[in-house]
Amino acid sequence: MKDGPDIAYVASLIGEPVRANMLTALMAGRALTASELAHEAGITLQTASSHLGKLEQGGLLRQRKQGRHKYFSLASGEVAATLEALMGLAVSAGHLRTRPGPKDAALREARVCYNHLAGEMGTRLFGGLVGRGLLVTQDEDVRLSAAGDEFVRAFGIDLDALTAKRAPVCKQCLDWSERRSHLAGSLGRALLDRFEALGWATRDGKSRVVTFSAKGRAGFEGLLAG
Amino acid sequence: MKDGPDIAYVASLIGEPVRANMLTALMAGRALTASELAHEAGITLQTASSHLGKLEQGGLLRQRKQGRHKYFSLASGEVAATLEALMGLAVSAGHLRTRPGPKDAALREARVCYNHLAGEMGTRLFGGLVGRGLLVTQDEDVRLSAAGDEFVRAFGIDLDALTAKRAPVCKQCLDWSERRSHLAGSLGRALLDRFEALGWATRDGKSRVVTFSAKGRAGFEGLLAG
DNA sequence: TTCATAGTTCGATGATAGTCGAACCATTTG
DNA sequence: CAAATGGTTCGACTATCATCGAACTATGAA
Repeated sequence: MKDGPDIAYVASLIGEPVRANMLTALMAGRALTASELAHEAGITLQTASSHLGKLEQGGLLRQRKQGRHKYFSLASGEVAATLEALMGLAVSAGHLRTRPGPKDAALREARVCYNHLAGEMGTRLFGGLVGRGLLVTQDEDVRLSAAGDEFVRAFGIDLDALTAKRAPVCKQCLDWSERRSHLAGSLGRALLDRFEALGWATRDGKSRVVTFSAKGRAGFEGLLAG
Repeated sequence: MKDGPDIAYVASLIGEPVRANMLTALMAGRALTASELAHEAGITLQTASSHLGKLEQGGLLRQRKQGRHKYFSLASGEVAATLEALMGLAVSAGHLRTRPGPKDAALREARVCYNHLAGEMGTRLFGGLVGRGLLVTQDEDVRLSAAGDEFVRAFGIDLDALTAKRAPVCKQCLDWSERRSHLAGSLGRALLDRFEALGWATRDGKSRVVTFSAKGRAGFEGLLAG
C-alpha cells in the first residue's frame, strides 16, 4: 500500500546495470568525471549525462564542478553501506557477475569501501583495534578510548582536524564478503590514507583492490599485535 | 568493470513498484498468499505470479506450499535489513510516497520489522535492555548476559527452544526512522510475540503498525526501568 | 578570436519488461 | 464424481526507458 518511504524509486535507480556499474566504480572512493564514468560503463557521454542526472536527483550522488570538469562521488556513507548490503544479498543468492577469479580473491582480502579499508584486512583492523582497547563499541556506536586517541596521533594522524568537522569520526560499516563490521568514518578514511602515505598499501587505479607491500603487511600485523 | 556481485540484478528486482509493494507488505512479518499479495499490490493473479517467481529466484523470498495455498515470506533478516537501508536512503532524499500523515507517525513510533519490533519503541527496548546490563554488545554482535538469560526466561520465553535452532538468537537491525539499532534475531521475534500474548501490543492486520495498549505501555516502561 | 574539450538537451529508435485474457494444472469441497 | 478456488503458463499488447546522433553551451588553450 502507500505507507512508508518510496523504496522502489531508489532501488530502480540502482537497478539499471549501467548506473550500478557507475555506483560500484564510485565505491572506490575517488571522485570521477562524467567522461570517466561513461568510459567505465562503456556508453556514450550523452547517455552517461542522463544517468548521472537521475542519480543526483535521487540523492545518491553529489557533484562538484571544477573548471570544465564535473566530478561525481557517492552522496554519503549511507549510500555506500546500502550498496554493500545489496552486494551481500547478491552474493548469498549466488549472483556474481563473473566466476570467482583471482580478482575476486583480492577483493575479498582488501578493498576500498567508499573511502576506507574493507575486506578481510578491514575487519581484522577493526577487530584488532577493539581487542587492544583502542576502540570502544557501545550499541552500534564506536569511539576512541583515551589510549586510542593517543595511538592515532602517534600514528601520524591529525585527529584535531578530524574532530573539528561535523562528520562522525568513527563509524561501523558492514562487509559483504566478511559479514562483519569494519571501521568507516573520517578516521577510517584517515587510516587508509596514512597506510598509503607510509607506502604500506596502494590502491589500484581501476578497481577497488588494495594491495599491501611486504613492509605494509609487517607494519599492519604490528598494529594488531600492539 | 565486471568485478563483484551483481548488485543491479537484485536492485532491479526491488526497483519495480509492484514488487516493492509486495516486499514492503511482507516486512510486516506475516507470510502472505499469492492472492493476498496480488490484492495488496492491485494487480491480477497472473501478474503477481510472475513477480513472485522472480523474487523467489532472486533469493529475496521463500515460499512454502500449504494445501492449495502458497505462502510467501522474506527469505532472511538480511533482506529485511537491506530494505530498511533503502528506506533510509529514500527518506533522506525526501522521497516519501505519501505526505507524512498520522499513519506515518504511528509507523515511526512502533512498527513490525520482518518479525520483531522497530521504530522508537524498538530502539528504546534495545537501549533499555543494554542499559540494564541484560544485553551485552561487542563489536556488531549482541548476546544475553547471565542476568539477561534469567530475565528472558522469567518473562515467559522458552529460551532453550530458541538456542536449539541454528538461527542467531540476538542480532542488530538498523532503523530507517530512528537511525539506531533495534533487536532482531529469534529473541527479537519472541519478545514481540510475547508482547502480543500478554495483550500489551497488537499488530495491524493490513499495515506494519503496532499499537500498544495502556497496560502494554505501563509494562513496557517497567521493562526499561527494571 | 579560433579551436578543442567537457558536458547538456532534444528527438527518434528499439528493446526490455510489465500487464492481462485465455487456457491450463492442482487441491479442496460437496 | 463434479464444481470451485488457488495458482501457473502462454501469448499478444503496450509503455517505459535506455541509447545514440545531432545540435548546442561553456570553459580552457593557443
